[in-house]
Amino acid sequence: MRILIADDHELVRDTISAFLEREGGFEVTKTDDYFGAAEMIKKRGPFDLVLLDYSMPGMEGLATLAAAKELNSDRPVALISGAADKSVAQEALAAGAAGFLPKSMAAKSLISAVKFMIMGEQYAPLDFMTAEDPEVDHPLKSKLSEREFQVLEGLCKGQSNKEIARDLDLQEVTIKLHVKTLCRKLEAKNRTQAAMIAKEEGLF
Amino acid sequence: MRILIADDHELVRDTISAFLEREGGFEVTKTDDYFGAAEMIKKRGPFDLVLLDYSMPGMEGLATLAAAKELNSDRPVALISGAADKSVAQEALAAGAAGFLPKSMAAKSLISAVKFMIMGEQYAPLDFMTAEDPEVDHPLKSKLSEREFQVLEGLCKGQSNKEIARDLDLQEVTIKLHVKTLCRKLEAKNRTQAAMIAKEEGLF
DNA sequence: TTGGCGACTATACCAAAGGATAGTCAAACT
DNA sequence: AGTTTGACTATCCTTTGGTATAGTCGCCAA
Repeated sequence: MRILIADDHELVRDTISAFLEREGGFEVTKTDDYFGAAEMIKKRGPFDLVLLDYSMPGMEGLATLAAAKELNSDRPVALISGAADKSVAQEALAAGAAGFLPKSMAAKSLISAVKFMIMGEQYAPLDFMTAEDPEVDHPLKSKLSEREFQVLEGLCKGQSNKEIARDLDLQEVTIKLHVKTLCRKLEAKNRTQAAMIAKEEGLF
Repeated sequence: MRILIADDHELVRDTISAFLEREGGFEVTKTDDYFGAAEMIKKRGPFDLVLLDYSMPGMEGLATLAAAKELNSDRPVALISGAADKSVAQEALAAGAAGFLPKSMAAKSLISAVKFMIMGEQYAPLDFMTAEDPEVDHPLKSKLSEREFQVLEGLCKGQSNKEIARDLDLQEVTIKLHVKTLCRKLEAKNRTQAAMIAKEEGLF
C-alpha cells in the first residue's frame, strides 16, 4: 500500500511516515508542500491514499483538495490539520475528502484510520466530530460585564425587567439600563433580538 | 475473527451474518435476543466483536450495553439500529460502545466498519452523525396557523409589531392578536420567550 | 342555512420597555 | 489628590407590548 504524505512540518511528517512504515507496513512518500505533492502524484502514479496538511504552502482550501483528488485518479485524499476545527472537517468531508486527521489523534488510531480510508470509507475521529464547538471562548462573555451577563440570562428566560430585578436584588430601572447597554454591545435593537443573539452563540 | 450478532429480525441478522462470513471471512455466531447473546458470550468466550440490536428483547438501553461489554471481557460491543437517531448513537458511543451501525448503511461499509471496530476504534457513519436532527417535522408548525407562523418569524428577527405589520401588510393590532394567541399556543408568557422557544425547536 | 371558526380590523386601557439625563459611590488608575 | 470608570439609583417621558371586548368577512360542515 502506497501513501503520500505532504506536510511542511518536518517533525510531523517524519514521525507519521515512520510510524506508518514501521507499524502499518505502508510504503510512504513524503513531500513538504502541495506543489511537491502534485508532482509526486503525476510522476509516481496514483497513491492508495494521499494525506495533505490543511495549512501548508500551496493549499488553498477545499479547491486544492478536489484538485488533488482528481490528480490521484479519484483515489482517497485526506486532510491533516493541527488547528482546524470541526466545521472545516465537515466541509472537507462533504467535499469528498476521504478523511480528516487532527494532529492530536493517537498514533494507534492513525493506522486504523489509514486502513479504513484505503478501503474507501470516510474517516474522522468521532469524539472530534461530536464535540460541541467551544464557541471560541464566547466572544460575548468578554464583551459584557458580569451584571450585563446576568441580565442577558434573564432575557433569555423571557423574564420581564421586574422579574430580573427581583432575582438579582436590584431595582427595575437598573435592569433597564443594563438591557440598554447590553443591546448596544450586541448590536441588538431590543431585548428579544439580544436574547436571540445569545441563543445563537450557544449561551444558556 | 469471531463475531456475535444479536438481532430479533431474522432477515437482518441472517443477511448481515452471511455477508460478513462470505465477504469478510469472519466467523459469525447468531442469536435473537439479549439473553441468548449473554449466554453465548459466557459459553463461547469473548468475541472479537459483539453486535447488539438496540431494540430487541432484553435490551434496556445503555445499561445492557455496558453489561455486555463487561461480559465480553471489555472487548468491543457495538449497536445496530434501524430506527434510533443521532442522539442515541452519541450517547452509546460516549458510554463506550465500539460503534453504531444504522441498518441503512451500505453492506460494503459494514465490512470496513467491523474491521475498524475490531482494531479497537470507535465507528459510526459520518454522514449519519453529521446530519442535522430533522426536528421531528416541527411539532410547532402544525400547531400554529400560517399567519401565526409568519408573525413568529418576525419575533425571531427581533422585529416590533409595527415592523411585522408592515412586512405582512397587516395592521399592527392584528399582529398583537397573533402574538398573543401564538404565545398561548407555545405556552410562552411573552414575545421574547416565544422567540426563544422557536429557536430551541430549530426554527428559522 | 345557520352556526362555528379563523383571519382580520377597531377602540380603548394599562403595563412594560426603552430612551435621555443626572447623580451617588467605590474601586482603579495617574 | 484628582480623574476615570463601572455599577447602581432616580425621574421623566415616549413608544411599544399585552389584554379585553367587539365586530366584519369568508369558508366549511352539520
